[in-house]
Amino acid sequence: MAKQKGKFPTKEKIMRVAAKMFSERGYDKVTTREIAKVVGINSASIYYYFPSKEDILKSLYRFYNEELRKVCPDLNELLRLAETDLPYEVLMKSEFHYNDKDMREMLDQILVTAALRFCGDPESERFLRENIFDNIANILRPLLLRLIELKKIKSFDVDSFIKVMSYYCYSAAALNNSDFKQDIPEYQAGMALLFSIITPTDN
Amino acid sequence: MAKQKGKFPTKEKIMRVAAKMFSERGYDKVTTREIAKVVGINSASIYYYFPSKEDILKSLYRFYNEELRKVCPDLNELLRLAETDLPYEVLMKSEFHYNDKDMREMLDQILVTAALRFCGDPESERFLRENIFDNIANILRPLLLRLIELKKIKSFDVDSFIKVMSYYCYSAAALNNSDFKQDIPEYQAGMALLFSIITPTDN
DNA sequence: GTCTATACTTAGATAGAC
DNA sequence: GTCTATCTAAGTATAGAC
Repeated sequence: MAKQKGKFPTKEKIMRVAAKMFSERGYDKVTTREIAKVVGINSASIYYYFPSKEDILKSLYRFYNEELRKVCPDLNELLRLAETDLPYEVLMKSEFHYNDKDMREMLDQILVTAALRFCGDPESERFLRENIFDNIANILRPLLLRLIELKKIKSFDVDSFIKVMSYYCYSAAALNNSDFKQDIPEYQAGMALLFSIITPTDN
Repeated sequence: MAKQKGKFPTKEKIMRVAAKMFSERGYDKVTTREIAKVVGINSASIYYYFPSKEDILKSLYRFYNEELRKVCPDLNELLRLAETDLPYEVLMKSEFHYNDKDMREMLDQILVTAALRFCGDPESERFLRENIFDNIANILRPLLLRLIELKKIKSFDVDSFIKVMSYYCYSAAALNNSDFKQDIPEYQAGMALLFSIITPTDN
Protein backbone atom coordinates (compact mmCIF):
# COMPACT_ATOMS: atom_id res chain seq x y z
CA MET A 1 0.00 0.00 0.00
CA ALA A 2 3.03 2.24 0.00
CA LYS A 3 3.34 3.96 -3.35
CA GLN A 4 -0.15 3.89 -4.85
CA LYS A 5 -1.02 7.01 -6.79
CA GLY A 6 -4.70 7.14 -7.78
CA LYS A 7 -7.58 4.92 -6.82
CA PHE A 8 -6.37 1.46 -7.71
CA PRO A 9 -3.58 -0.88 -6.69
CA THR A 10 -0.97 -1.37 -9.42
CA LYS A 11 -2.18 -4.77 -10.53
CA GLU A 12 -5.68 -3.46 -11.12
CA LYS A 13 -4.33 -0.37 -12.86
CA ILE A 14 -2.42 -2.59 -15.28
CA MET A 15 -5.56 -4.56 -16.04
CA ARG A 16 -7.67 -1.45 -16.59
CA VAL A 17 -5.13 0.22 -18.84
CA ALA A 18 -4.55 -3.01 -20.76
CA ALA A 19 -8.28 -3.55 -21.32
CA LYS A 20 -8.65 -0.04 -22.70
CA MET A 21 -5.61 -0.21 -24.98
CA PHE A 22 -6.28 -3.76 -26.18
CA SER A 23 -9.84 -2.82 -27.12
CA GLU A 24 -8.69 0.27 -29.00
CA ARG A 25 -5.83 -1.19 -31.01
CA GLY A 26 -5.84 -4.93 -30.58
CA TYR A 27 -3.74 -7.09 -28.27
CA ASP A 28 -0.87 -7.58 -30.70
CA LYS A 29 -0.35 -3.92 -31.43
CA VAL A 30 -0.12 -2.90 -27.78
CA THR A 31 3.30 -3.37 -26.20
CA THR A 32 4.04 -4.05 -22.57
CA ARG A 33 6.21 -0.92 -22.62
CA GLU A 34 3.22 1.21 -23.59
CA ILE A 35 0.99 -0.26 -20.93
CA ALA A 36 3.67 0.38 -18.32
CA LYS A 37 4.12 3.95 -19.53
CA VAL A 38 0.42 4.75 -19.22
CA VAL A 39 0.20 3.06 -15.83
CA GLY A 40 3.23 5.07 -14.76
CA ILE A 41 5.63 2.27 -13.94
CA ASN A 42 8.71 0.77 -15.57
CA SER A 43 8.02 -1.87 -18.18
CA ALA A 44 9.85 -4.49 -16.14
CA SER A 45 7.49 -3.97 -13.22
CA ILE A 46 4.63 -5.51 -15.18
CA TYR A 47 6.40 -8.84 -14.76
CA TYR A 48 6.23 -8.55 -11.03
CA TYR A 49 2.43 -8.86 -11.29
CA PHE A 50 1.99 -10.99 -14.40
CA PRO A 51 4.24 -13.80 -15.63
CA SER A 52 3.63 -12.80 -19.25
CA LYS A 53 1.72 -10.42 -21.48
CA GLU A 54 -0.56 -13.28 -22.47
CA ASP A 55 -1.41 -13.70 -18.80
CA ILE A 56 -2.75 -10.14 -18.59
CA LEU A 57 -5.24 -11.10 -21.28
CA LYS A 58 -6.20 -14.33 -19.55
CA SER A 59 -6.71 -12.45 -16.29
CA LEU A 60 -9.04 -10.05 -18.09
CA TYR A 61 -11.07 -12.96 -19.47
CA ARG A 62 -11.31 -14.56 -16.03
CA PHE A 63 -12.37 -11.23 -14.56
CA TYR A 64 -15.09 -10.85 -17.21
CA ASN A 65 -16.47 -14.29 -16.50
CA GLU A 66 -16.66 -13.67 -12.78
CA GLU A 67 -18.44 -10.35 -13.22
CA LEU A 68 -20.84 -11.67 -15.84
CA ARG A 69 -22.00 -14.52 -13.68
CA LYS A 70 -23.22 -11.95 -11.17
CA VAL A 71 -25.68 -10.34 -13.60
CA CYS A 72 -26.76 -13.31 -15.69
CA PRO A 73 -30.56 -13.59 -15.70
CA ASP A 74 -32.04 -16.77 -14.24
CA LEU A 75 -33.48 -18.96 -16.98
CA ASN A 76 -35.92 -20.80 -14.72
CA GLU A 77 -37.29 -17.51 -13.45
CA LEU A 78 -37.74 -16.35 -17.07
CA LEU A 79 -39.49 -19.57 -18.01
CA ARG A 80 -41.91 -19.07 -15.12
CA LEU A 81 -42.60 -15.50 -16.23
CA ALA A 82 -43.24 -16.77 -19.76
CA GLU A 83 -46.39 -18.46 -18.46
CA THR A 84 -47.98 -15.29 -17.15
CA ASP A 85 -46.35 -12.16 -18.56
CA LEU A 86 -46.51 -10.66 -22.05
CA PRO A 87 -43.90 -12.12 -24.45
CA TYR A 88 -42.10 -8.83 -25.02
CA GLU A 89 -41.77 -8.14 -21.31
CA VAL A 90 -40.19 -11.51 -20.71
CA LEU A 91 -37.79 -11.01 -23.61
CA MET A 92 -36.74 -7.62 -22.27
CA LYS A 93 -35.88 -9.26 -18.97
CA SER A 94 -33.69 -11.82 -20.76
CA GLU A 95 -30.99 -9.22 -21.38
CA PHE A 96 -28.03 -8.61 -19.10
CA HIS A 97 -28.17 -5.57 -16.87
CA TYR A 98 -25.23 -3.82 -15.27
CA ASN A 99 -25.56 -1.24 -12.54
CA ASP A 100 -22.02 0.13 -12.46
CA LYS A 101 -21.28 2.17 -15.59
CA ASP A 102 -17.52 2.05 -15.01
CA MET A 103 -17.60 -1.72 -14.73
CA ARG A 104 -19.77 -2.05 -17.83
CA GLU A 105 -17.28 -0.01 -19.82
CA MET A 106 -14.39 -2.24 -18.81
CA LEU A 107 -16.31 -5.43 -19.52
CA ASP A 108 -17.21 -4.08 -22.96
CA GLN A 109 -13.54 -3.38 -23.61
CA ILE A 110 -12.65 -6.94 -22.72
CA LEU A 111 -15.31 -8.24 -25.08
CA VAL A 112 -14.03 -6.02 -27.89
CA THR A 113 -10.49 -7.23 -27.23
CA ALA A 114 -11.58 -10.83 -27.67
CA ALA A 115 -13.58 -9.96 -30.79
CA LEU A 116 -10.49 -8.38 -32.33
CA ARG A 117 -8.31 -11.29 -31.47
CA PHE A 118 -10.34 -14.45 -31.83
CA CYS A 119 -8.70 -15.57 -35.07
CA GLY A 120 -6.04 -18.15 -34.37
CA ASP A 121 -6.17 -17.70 -30.62
CA PRO A 122 -8.12 -20.59 -29.06
CA GLU A 123 -8.37 -18.80 -25.72
CA SER A 124 -10.09 -15.80 -27.29
CA GLU A 125 -12.28 -17.97 -29.44
CA ARG A 126 -13.48 -19.97 -26.47
CA PHE A 127 -14.07 -16.79 -24.51
CA LEU A 128 -16.17 -15.28 -27.28
CA ARG A 129 -18.18 -18.39 -27.82
CA GLU A 130 -18.98 -18.72 -24.15
CA ASN A 131 -19.75 -15.07 -23.59
CA ILE A 132 -21.62 -14.02 -26.69
CA PHE A 133 -22.81 -17.03 -28.61
CA ASP A 134 -23.55 -19.53 -25.87
CA ASN A 135 -24.92 -16.96 -23.46
CA ILE A 136 -27.43 -15.70 -25.99
CA ALA A 137 -28.38 -19.18 -27.14
CA ASN A 138 -28.67 -20.68 -23.64
CA ILE A 139 -31.14 -18.06 -22.49
CA LEU A 140 -32.98 -17.05 -25.64
CA ARG A 141 -33.43 -20.45 -27.25
CA PRO A 142 -35.34 -22.24 -24.47
CA LEU A 143 -37.29 -19.07 -23.77
CA LEU A 144 -38.43 -18.63 -27.37
CA LEU A 145 -39.24 -22.32 -27.77
CA ARG A 146 -41.31 -22.19 -24.59
CA LEU A 147 -43.17 -19.08 -25.78
CA ILE A 148 -43.97 -20.88 -29.05
CA GLU A 149 -45.06 -23.98 -27.13
CA LEU A 150 -47.36 -21.83 -25.02
CA LYS A 151 -48.70 -20.36 -28.28
CA LYS A 152 -47.86 -16.90 -27.01
CA ILE A 153 -45.83 -16.15 -30.14
CA LYS A 154 -46.05 -17.50 -33.66
CA SER A 155 -43.67 -20.27 -34.65
CA PHE A 156 -40.56 -19.20 -36.61
CA ASP A 157 -36.95 -20.20 -37.33
CA VAL A 158 -35.58 -19.83 -33.81
CA ASP A 159 -32.08 -21.10 -34.59
CA SER A 160 -31.56 -18.65 -37.43
CA PHE A 161 -32.91 -15.91 -35.21
CA ILE A 162 -30.37 -16.76 -32.52
CA LYS A 163 -27.63 -16.81 -35.13
CA VAL A 164 -28.53 -13.45 -36.61
CA MET A 165 -28.91 -11.97 -33.14
CA SER A 166 -25.53 -13.34 -32.02
CA TYR A 167 -23.83 -12.05 -35.13
CA TYR A 168 -25.37 -8.65 -34.60
CA CYS A 169 -24.08 -8.49 -31.00
CA TYR A 170 -20.68 -9.76 -32.08
CA SER A 171 -20.38 -7.17 -34.85
CA ALA A 172 -21.47 -4.41 -32.54
CA ALA A 173 -18.60 -5.38 -30.24
CA ALA A 174 -16.03 -5.97 -32.97
CA LEU A 175 -16.82 -2.79 -34.89
CA ASN A 176 -17.19 -0.66 -31.82
CA ASN A 177 -13.83 1.05 -32.10
CA SER A 178 -13.71 1.43 -35.84
CA ASP A 179 -15.12 3.84 -38.38
CA PHE A 180 -18.36 1.91 -38.08
CA LYS A 181 -18.70 2.98 -34.48
CA GLN A 182 -22.32 3.15 -33.56
CA ASP A 183 -24.05 4.94 -30.77
CA ILE A 184 -26.51 3.13 -28.58
CA PRO A 185 -29.77 4.40 -30.14
CA GLU A 186 -28.74 2.99 -33.54
CA TYR A 187 -27.83 -0.31 -31.93
CA GLN A 188 -31.18 -0.44 -30.16
CA ALA A 189 -33.03 0.28 -33.41
CA GLY A 190 -31.40 -2.78 -34.98
CA MET A 191 -32.34 -4.85 -31.94
CA ALA A 192 -35.92 -3.61 -32.16
CA LEU A 193 -36.07 -4.57 -35.82
CA LEU A 194 -34.82 -8.05 -35.02
CA PHE A 195 -37.30 -8.50 -32.18
CA SER A 196 -40.07 -7.39 -34.56
CA ILE A 197 -39.60 -10.78 -36.23
CA ILE A 198 -41.19 -12.25 -33.14
CA THR A 199 -44.93 -11.80 -33.48
CA PRO A 200 -47.38 -12.43 -30.63
CA THR A 201 -50.35 -14.64 -31.43
CA ASP A 202 -53.73 -12.94 -31.63
CA ASN A 203 -55.47 -14.51 -28.64
CA MET B 1 8.19 -17.43 -68.45
CA ALA B 2 11.31 -19.46 -67.79
CA LYS B 3 11.05 -21.19 -64.45
CA GLN B 4 7.31 -21.39 -63.73
CA LYS B 5 6.23 -24.51 -61.95
CA GLY B 6 2.46 -24.87 -61.79
CA LYS B 7 -0.27 -22.82 -63.39
CA PHE B 8 0.54 -19.31 -62.28
CA PRO B 9 3.37 -16.82 -62.65
CA THR B 10 5.25 -16.21 -59.41
CA LYS B 11 3.62 -12.86 -58.64
CA GLU B 12 0.15 -14.36 -58.86
CA LYS B 13 1.25 -17.38 -56.82
CA ILE B 14 2.43 -15.07 -54.06
CA MET B 15 -0.92 -13.26 -54.05
CA ARG B 16 -2.93 -16.48 -53.97
CA VAL B 17 -0.87 -18.02 -51.17
CA ALA B 18 -0.93 -14.75 -49.22
CA ALA B 19 -4.71 -14.42 -49.54
CA LYS B 20 -5.20 -17.95 -48.24
CA MET B 21 -2.78 -17.61 -45.33
CA PHE B 22 -3.90 -14.11 -44.34
CA SER B 23 -7.53 -15.25 -44.24
CA GLU B 24 -6.69 -18.26 -42.10
CA ARG B 25 -4.45 -16.66 -39.50
CA GLY B 26 -4.56 -12.92 -39.98
CA TYR B 27 -2.12 -10.65 -41.78
CA ASP B 28 0.09 -9.98 -38.76
CA LYS B 29 0.64 -13.61 -37.88
CA VAL B 30 1.77 -14.61 -41.36
CA THR B 31 5.43 -13.93 -42.13
CA THR B 32 6.92 -13.22 -45.53
CA ARG B 33 9.20 -16.20 -44.93
CA GLU B 34 6.20 -18.52 -44.61
CA ILE B 35 4.57 -17.18 -47.74
CA ALA B 36 7.80 -17.68 -49.65
CA LYS B 37 8.17 -21.21 -48.33
CA VAL B 38 4.69 -22.22 -49.46
CA VAL B 39 5.16 -20.55 -52.83
CA GLY B 40 8.47 -22.37 -53.16
CA ILE B 41 10.82 -19.44 -53.44
CA ASN B 42 13.36 -17.76 -51.19
CA SER B 43 11.94 -15.17 -48.84
CA ALA B 44 14.04 -12.44 -50.42
CA SER B 45 12.44 -13.11 -53.80
CA ILE B 46 9.14 -11.72 -52.58
CA TYR B 47 10.75 -8.31 -52.62
CA TYR B 48 11.47 -8.60 -56.28
CA TYR B 49 7.69 -8.52 -56.90
CA PHE B 50 6.45 -6.42 -54.00
CA PRO B 51 8.21 -3.50 -52.32
CA SER B 52 6.82 -4.55 -48.92
CA LYS B 53 4.59 -7.02 -47.16
CA GLU B 54 2.00 -4.28 -46.76
CA ASP B 55 1.98 -3.92 -50.53
CA ILE B 56 0.93 -7.54 -51.00
CA LEU B 57 -2.17 -6.72 -48.97
CA LYS B 58 -2.87 -3.55 -50.91
CA SER B 59 -2.51 -5.46 -54.17
CA LEU B 60 -5.06 -7.98 -52.94
CA TYR B 61 -7.50 -5.18 -52.09
CA ARG B 62 -7.04 -3.59 -55.53
CA PHE B 63 -7.55 -6.98 -57.17
CA TYR B 64 -10.77 -7.51 -55.21
CA ASN B 65 -12.14 -4.14 -56.25
CA GLU B 66 -11.43 -4.77 -59.91
CA GLU B 67 -13.08 -8.18 -59.85
CA LEU B 68 -16.08 -6.98 -57.88
CA ARG B 69 -16.84 -4.19 -60.29
CA LYS B 70 -17.33 -6.82 -62.97
CA VAL B 71 -20.20 -8.55 -61.14
CA CYS B 72 -21.88 -5.63 -59.41
CA PRO B 73 -25.59 -5.53 -60.29
CA ASP B 74 -26.83 -2.43 -62.09
CA LEU B 75 -28.97 -0.32 -59.77
CA ASN B 76 -30.91 1.41 -62.55
CA GLU B 77 -31.80 -1.94 -64.06
CA LEU B 78 -33.01 -3.15 -60.65
CA LEU B 79 -35.10 -0.01 -60.15
CA ARG B 80 -36.76 -0.62 -63.52
CA LEU B 81 -37.50 -4.24 -62.57
CA ALA B 82 -39.00 -3.02 -59.31
CA GLU B 83 -41.86 -1.49 -61.30
CA THR B 84 -42.92 -4.73 -62.93
CA ASP B 85 -41.53 -7.78 -61.14
CA LEU B 86 -42.40 -9.33 -57.78
CA PRO B 87 -40.50 -7.72 -54.86
CA TYR B 88 -38.68 -10.93 -53.86
CA GLU B 89 -37.48 -11.58 -57.37
CA VAL B 90 -35.98 -8.13 -57.63
CA LEU B 91 -34.29 -8.51 -54.24
CA MET B 92 -32.78 -11.84 -55.27
CA LYS B 93 -31.27 -10.14 -58.29
CA SER B 94 -29.69 -7.49 -56.07
CA GLU B 95 -27.07 -9.95 -54.82
CA PHE B 96 -23.64 -10.43 -56.35
CA HIS B 97 -23.12 -13.47 -58.51
CA TYR B 98 -19.80 -15.06 -59.37
CA ASN B 99 -19.33 -17.63 -62.07
CA ASP B 100 -15.81 -18.83 -61.29
CA LYS B 101 -15.70 -20.85 -58.08
CA ASP B 102 -11.93 -20.51 -57.75
CA MET B 103 -12.13 -16.75 -58.09
CA ARG B 104 -14.97 -16.54 -55.58
CA GLU B 105 -12.92 -18.46 -53.05
CA MET B 106 -9.99 -16.07 -53.40
CA LEU B 107 -12.20 -12.98 -53.18
CA ASP B 108 -13.80 -14.39 -50.03
CA GLN B 109 -10.35 -14.88 -48.53
CA ILE B 110 -9.48 -11.26 -49.23
CA LEU B 111 -12.68 -10.12 -47.57
CA VAL B 112 -11.96 -12.28 -44.52
CA THR B 113 -8.44 -10.89 -44.35
CA ALA B 114 -9.80 -7.35 -44.22
CA ALA B 115 -12.42 -8.32 -41.64
CA LEU B 116 -9.70 -9.75 -39.40
CA ARG B 117 -7.54 -6.70 -39.76
CA PHE B 118 -9.76 -3.67 -39.91
CA CYS B 119 -8.96 -2.48 -36.39
CA GLY B 120 -6.35 0.25 -36.48
CA ASP B 121 -5.58 -0.20 -40.16
CA PRO B 122 -7.26 2.59 -42.16
CA GLU B 123 -6.65 0.80 -45.46
CA SER B 124 -8.52 -2.30 -44.30
CA GLU B 125 -11.26 -0.24 -42.72
CA ARG B 126 -11.83 1.69 -45.92
CA PHE B 127 -11.80 -1.52 -47.92
CA LEU B 128 -14.38 -3.15 -45.69
CA ARG B 129 -16.61 -0.12 -45.66
CA GLU B 130 -16.57 0.15 -49.43
CA ASN B 131 -17.00 -3.55 -50.11
CA ILE B 132 -19.47 -4.69 -47.50
CA PHE B 133 -21.20 -1.76 -45.92
CA ASP B 134 -21.43 0.69 -48.80
CA ASN B 135 -22.09 -1.93 -51.44
CA ILE B 136 -25.04 -3.31 -49.54
CA ALA B 137 -26.40 0.12 -48.69
CA ASN B 138 -25.93 1.60 -52.17
CA ILE B 139 -27.95 -1.13 -53.84
CA LEU B 140 -30.40 -2.26 -51.19
CA ARG B 141 -31.37 1.11 -49.77
CA PRO B 142 -32.69 2.83 -52.92
CA LEU B 143 -34.27 -0.44 -54.02
CA LEU B 144 -36.19 -0.95 -50.78
CA LEU B 145 -37.24 2.69 -50.60
CA ARG B 146 -38.52 2.46 -54.18
CA LEU B 147 -40.46 -0.73 -53.42
CA ILE B 148 -42.06 1.00 -50.45
CA GLU B 149 -42.84 4.04 -52.59
CA LEU B 150 -44.48 1.78 -55.14
CA LYS B 151 -46.46 0.24 -52.28
CA LYS B 152 -45.18 -3.19 -53.28
CA ILE B 153 -43.88 -3.83 -49.78
CA LYS B 154 -44.97 -2.51 -46.40
CA SER B 155 -43.02 0.37 -44.91
CA PHE B 156 -40.41 -0.54 -42.28
CA ASP B 157 -37.12 0.64 -40.74
CA VAL B 158 -34.95 0.36 -43.86
CA ASP B 159 -31.80 1.81 -42.30
CA SER B 160 -31.82 -0.60 -39.39
CA PHE B 161 -32.48 -3.40 -41.84
CA ILE B 162 -29.43 -2.41 -43.90
CA LYS B 163 -27.36 -2.23 -40.72
CA VAL B 164 -28.40 -5.66 -39.44
CA MET B 165 -27.91 -7.13 -42.90
CA SER B 166 -24.44 -5.58 -43.23
CA TYR B 167 -23.43 -6.81 -39.80
CA TYR B 168 -24.63 -10.27 -40.64
CA CYS B 169 -22.55 -10.34 -43.84
CA TYR B 170 -19.55 -8.90 -42.01
CA SER B 171 -19.76 -11.49 -39.23
CA ALA B 172 -20.14 -14.28 -41.71
CA ALA B 173 -16.87 -13.14 -43.29
CA ALA B 174 -15.04 -12.45 -40.04
CA LEU B 175 -16.06 -15.68 -38.35
CA ASN B 176 -15.60 -17.79 -41.43
CA ASN B 177 -12.33 -19.35 -40.35
CA SER B 178 -13.05 -19.75 -36.69
CA ASP B 179 -14.87 -22.23 -34.53
CA PHE B 180 -18.05 -20.47 -35.55
CA LYS B 181 -17.52 -21.52 -39.13
CA GLN B 182 -20.80 -21.90 -40.88
CA ASP B 183 -21.73 -23.73 -43.99
CA ILE B 184 -23.72 -22.04 -46.69
CA PRO B 185 -27.19 -23.48 -45.91
CA GLU B 186 -27.04 -22.07 -42.38
CA TYR B 187 -25.96 -18.71 -43.74
CA GLN B 188 -28.81 -18.74 -46.24
CA ALA B 189 -31.32 -19.56 -43.51
CA GLY B 190 -30.26 -16.44 -41.64
CA MET B 191 -30.58 -14.40 -44.81
CA ALA B 192 -34.04 -15.83 -45.43
CA LEU B 193 -35.09 -14.90 -41.90
CA LEU B 194 -33.86 -11.35 -42.42
CA PHE B 195 -35.64 -11.04 -45.75
CA SER B 196 -38.83 -12.28 -44.06
CA ILE B 197 -38.94 -8.89 -42.35
CA ILE B 198 -39.86 -7.49 -45.76
CA THR B 199 -43.56 -8.14 -46.28
CA PRO B 200 -45.31 -7.63 -49.61
CA THR B 201 -48.50 -5.60 -49.54
CA ASP B 202 -51.73 -7.50 -50.10
CA ASN B 203 -52.81 -5.98 -53.42
C1' DG C 1 7.67 -3.13 -5.25
C1' DT C 2 10.10 -0.60 -8.61
C1' DC C 3 14.07 0.40 -11.06
C1' DT C 4 18.35 0.01 -14.79
C1' DA C 5 20.40 -2.63 -18.03
C1' DT C 6 20.33 -6.06 -21.15
C1' DA C 7 19.53 -10.69 -23.24
C1' DC C 8 16.94 -13.10 -26.71
C1' DT C 9 13.96 -13.71 -30.53
C1' DT C 10 11.44 -12.69 -34.51
C1' DA C 11 10.35 -10.58 -38.65
C1' DG C 12 10.71 -7.07 -42.37
C1' DA C 13 13.87 -5.57 -45.51
C1' DT C 14 18.42 -4.89 -48.31
C1' DA C 15 23.01 -5.88 -50.80
C1' DG C 16 25.02 -8.16 -54.02
C1' DA C 17 26.41 -12.76 -56.21
C1' DC C 18 24.80 -15.91 -59.70
C1' DG D 1 14.51 -13.86 -61.44
C1' DT D 2 16.23 -16.24 -57.54
C1' DC D 3 19.60 -17.03 -54.25
C1' DT D 4 22.85 -16.37 -49.67
C1' DA D 5 24.00 -13.52 -46.16
C1' DT D 6 23.06 -9.95 -43.27
C1' DC D 7 21.16 -5.65 -41.23
C1' DT D 8 17.93 -3.40 -38.27
C1' DA D 9 14.08 -2.57 -35.39
C1' DA D 10 10.86 -3.90 -32.19
C1' DG D 11 9.08 -6.37 -28.50
C1' DT D 12 8.97 -9.94 -24.68
C1' DA D 13 11.23 -11.18 -20.88
C1' DT D 14 15.05 -11.68 -17.20
C1' DA D 15 18.90 -10.49 -13.76
C1' DG D 16 19.96 -8.10 -10.18
C1' DA D 17 20.54 -3.46 -7.69
C1' DC D 18 17.98 -0.40 -4.61
